[in-house]
Amino acid sequence: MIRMLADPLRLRIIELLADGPACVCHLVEDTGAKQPNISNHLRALRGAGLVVAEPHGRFTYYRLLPDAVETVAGQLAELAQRARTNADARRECP
Amino acid sequence: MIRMLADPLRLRIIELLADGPACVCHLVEDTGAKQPNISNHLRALRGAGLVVAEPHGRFTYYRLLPDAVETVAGQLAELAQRARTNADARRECP
DNA sequence: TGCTCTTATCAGTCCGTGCTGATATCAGCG
DNA sequence: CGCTGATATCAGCACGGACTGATAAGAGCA
Repeated sequence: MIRMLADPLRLRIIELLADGPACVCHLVEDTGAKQPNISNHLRALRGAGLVVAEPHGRFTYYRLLPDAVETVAGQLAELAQRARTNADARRECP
Repeated sequence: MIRMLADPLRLRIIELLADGPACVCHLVEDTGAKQPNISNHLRALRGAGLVVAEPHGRFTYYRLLPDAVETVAGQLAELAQRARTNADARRECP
């Protein structure tokens, strides 16, 4: 799930979709990447539940799902919180 | 930066460090990975500013930096927020 | 100082995965 | 229908990066 955000192009797609739903042709134009490449990444993101496809006639609009992103953000925030509370709990070596 | 959290072993290390600073031998034992592998990942995490090394005699304790993790969490949360506010701003295709 | 233990570094291999080119599918429109 | 344009799928290639084995560096202890 977090792995999906690791690839630069995929992160770029997500940032673009954060400005509102967009169709594949927009993403292709804005990123400069080839269309099959974008399509592949969108399939991966769809499979991870980060985006949904909304077909409108010939075009397919993709929408970023805020809940999924927020879930990841929450998990990381919780990790940070745990690290803060356990800052002094050093496990001693034998 | 986010890329550092993509690798499963590195994420595991970070989770372990969230329970408090630990030395390399602990991480080796808990993850079951070989020591050079752990050391390499720790160097990467150190380079990304996610952890710091605290040498204590022969041992080296590693500490997770909560601020770094929280920064990433904040960026993701902001992305989710933007997606929410721009949910209806669909860019029409020509 | 010599020995042991912990950690760091390096060279090499191997595998996952992102990119590309070709092609298929599908919707609208003449 | 046949054509055009948008998107999806697939096979092959290539490259980055994770893992391993050997080895070095450094600190404590006899």
